[in-house]
Amino acid sequence: MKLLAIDGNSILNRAFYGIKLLSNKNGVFTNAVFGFMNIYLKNVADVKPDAIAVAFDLRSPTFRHKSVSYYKANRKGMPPELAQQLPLIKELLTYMGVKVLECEGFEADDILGTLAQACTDSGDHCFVLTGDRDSLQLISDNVTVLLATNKETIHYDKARFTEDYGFEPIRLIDLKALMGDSSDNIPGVPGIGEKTASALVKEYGAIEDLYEKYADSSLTKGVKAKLEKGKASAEESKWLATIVRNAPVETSVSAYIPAPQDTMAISRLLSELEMFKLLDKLGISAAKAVSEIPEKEAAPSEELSLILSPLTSDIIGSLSECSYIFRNGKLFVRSGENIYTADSEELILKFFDSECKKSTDDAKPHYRYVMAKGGELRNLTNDAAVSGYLLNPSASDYAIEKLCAEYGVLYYSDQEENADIASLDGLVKKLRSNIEEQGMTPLLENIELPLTEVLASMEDIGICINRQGVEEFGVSLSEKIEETQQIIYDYAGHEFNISSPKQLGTVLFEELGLPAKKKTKSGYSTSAEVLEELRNQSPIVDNVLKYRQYTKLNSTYVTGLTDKIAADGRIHTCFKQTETRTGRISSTEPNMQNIPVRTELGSQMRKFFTAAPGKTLVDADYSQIELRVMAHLCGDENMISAFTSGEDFHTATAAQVFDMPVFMVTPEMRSAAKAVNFGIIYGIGAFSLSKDIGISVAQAKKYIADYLARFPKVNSFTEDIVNEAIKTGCVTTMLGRKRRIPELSSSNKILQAAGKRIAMNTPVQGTAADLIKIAMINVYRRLKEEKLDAKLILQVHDELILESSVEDAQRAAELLKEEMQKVYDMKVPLTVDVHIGFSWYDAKG
DNA sequence: AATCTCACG
DNA sequence: ACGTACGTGAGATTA
Repeated sequence: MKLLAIDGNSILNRAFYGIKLLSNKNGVFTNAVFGFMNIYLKNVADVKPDAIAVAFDLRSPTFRHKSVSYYKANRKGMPPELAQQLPLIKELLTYMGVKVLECEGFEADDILGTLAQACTDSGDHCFVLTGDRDSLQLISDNVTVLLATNKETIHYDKARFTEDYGFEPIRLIDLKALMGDSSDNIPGVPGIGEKTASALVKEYGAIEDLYEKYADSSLTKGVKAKLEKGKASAEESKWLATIVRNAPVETSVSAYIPAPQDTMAISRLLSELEMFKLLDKLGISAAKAVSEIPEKEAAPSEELSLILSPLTSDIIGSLSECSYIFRNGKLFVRSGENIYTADSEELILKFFDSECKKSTDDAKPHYRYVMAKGGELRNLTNDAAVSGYLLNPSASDYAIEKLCAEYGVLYYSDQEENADIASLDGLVKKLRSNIEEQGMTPLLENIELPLTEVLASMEDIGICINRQGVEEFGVSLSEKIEETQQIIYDYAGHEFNISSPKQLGTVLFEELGLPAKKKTKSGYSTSAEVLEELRNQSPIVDNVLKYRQYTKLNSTYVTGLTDKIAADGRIHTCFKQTETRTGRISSTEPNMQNIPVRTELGSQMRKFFTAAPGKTLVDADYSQIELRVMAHLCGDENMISAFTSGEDFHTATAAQVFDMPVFMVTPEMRSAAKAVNFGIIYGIGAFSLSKDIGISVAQAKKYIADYLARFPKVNSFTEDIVNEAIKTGCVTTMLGRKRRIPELSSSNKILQAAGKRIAMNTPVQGTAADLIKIAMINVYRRLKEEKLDAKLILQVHDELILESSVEDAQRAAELLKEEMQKVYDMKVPLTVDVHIGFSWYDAKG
């Protein structure tokens, strides 16, 4: 039989440190469980064992050599994020019918040693799954060690081991006896390192044999002396390094044949942990758990019998409230126990345009539908995805089934294809009450819900693109790419794939011997930041940078954008309303929010985005909206006066920080102040600031200190935000948008620091996002009301773009600027620059 | 699927 | 001893 014996602690550890911290909505961390199960499932599929055992440490401080490890483990401590996952994985394994082994006074590897020995004795085969190389000593003809590394699982059998180490697996303990292991507090022989130890083991085998013969051997005096002196330590070390093989556990392999799994319990646990992917992998439906558990609360409605019938005009006329779903041209409307269906366009449009108050799961495509048909969607009162997003902007998606699981709403999976519509009603009620509880009802009703229609309209209209112009630009780029590539090959002396960071790294840092500065996980970094510093060292560098710029423009923008031109010759991006954690909108397929502008060559792209013939673009952007939000939120008088002085803001802050009149501020001082201003918004660090403006870290520290001294309320505001965030686990924008920050409750300092920066940045970025959303809604309404021939078509975070008739452009520009500036009463003015032009390039000013 | 790089605010 | 500013999306390479 095949036994898979797993070192639970070791694998859980690997999983924990290999995967970034994940948590469910209650802040229960799940990354180690997730990673453990991935490794587990992969190896079970690989090995196909008949029996499985998972061993965990259960240390006792009184026990002999275990006390060493106990001390070590306790001193370093298991971070609480990991410790809290230990019982979870044990619980999960138990539900899966897998034996969990713990043994007072023994570590997991001792249990594995015992099982491995048992297999050897009984003629079974044991696969030991662990992340700990120490266990390699267990390898024998009957024992294979599956060593889990960060990337892969290495199958170590006897042959592989001897090939790697040059001696028998059991001699690993002698190796450790000599070289020691600081992480396990094994002293070894002082002065003997890995090289010498390995040579000695290869030559003499066990240390007992070594000590018998070493005196007469050809070893150097020094080594002999060290061995002499360290004999006792070597013996003690060997004992410490030896894995116990007689722990008091069941040794009959058949006892570890898995029991039937408890599907219900698994799905309940994993749903609670929000590990739906894993449930899927285990072939268990997430819905099952939820629909069958909350018996008490949901008992009355548990048996839902719905009546299906066709939707009619009369019914539409009679409905005052309903929930509906609209997919693939099919409409399902639920009211009470009735589900009405319709697929005729006429009826569907009539329904959308009716007085009935409607809740749905994702309204934007529905707006797109009615807009395409010249209809209207009226009286939308809730959207499950948008509500779910407000309650937790960090979730990965907002499908009805998932939301039901997350908010403990009965999901009627027994209704099969009607499960979503059957469950939606209960879900939106629950979401609504949670939103109310969190004080986010105005945010939902006044901002997010009305915004959906605006976004749909923007997508629907799209922006005109000059295909021929883009294609010609592409041709000229291809020529430049060809040229640059040839030059690079000449410098390198051979051809290679310049786009491959790996090959480029080899050429630059090995063949050409340029100094490698930074490393990434898998090799040298070849990022622009690194290359920039190597510019004067070899002309190849400059060409690589050029090559990167050309290929980026060509593939992402020329090819990427032409592929997305619709039949009407326009680009219809998708604006996502439930994607970012800060409340911003994002844009995809294509992303219209990262069209080049910062370089001369790149900005040429914007010449191809135009108004339709006979129309024009109107472009307005907020000036430093995030800094103004910061000034408003913290109320710092000096910062406010830097905005109201009429002076350029960065110059004004430079004058304040360097304590001199404005006319004495040099360009260098201004750009330093600008960098600090940005840093303030991101949650500043001296290291990054120093890198950003090329000064020493000490100098950067001083800049920051001076800045904060000059703007004391900026300082206290960020401190308060962080403290509040630590206390509540959550930050809030001016309009009540919330974001939880689980990083703050991490014990990992790096993650904590990241959490603090998130806490400082999110209220600022998020408030700016709130403001421009309000402006968009108001602009959309007013353009309609005043019957201007102008429509919103793009949003780029702090910038709005209209396509307008030439006649109305001036009025549209004024309206746009006015609405953006008066969007909210702030302690500093919100200034907007507006320009009119045929292309985006021209309209940007 | 993950990683690297780079485009934007 | 680490890793180093916030928020996104996309394309190419590699495993």
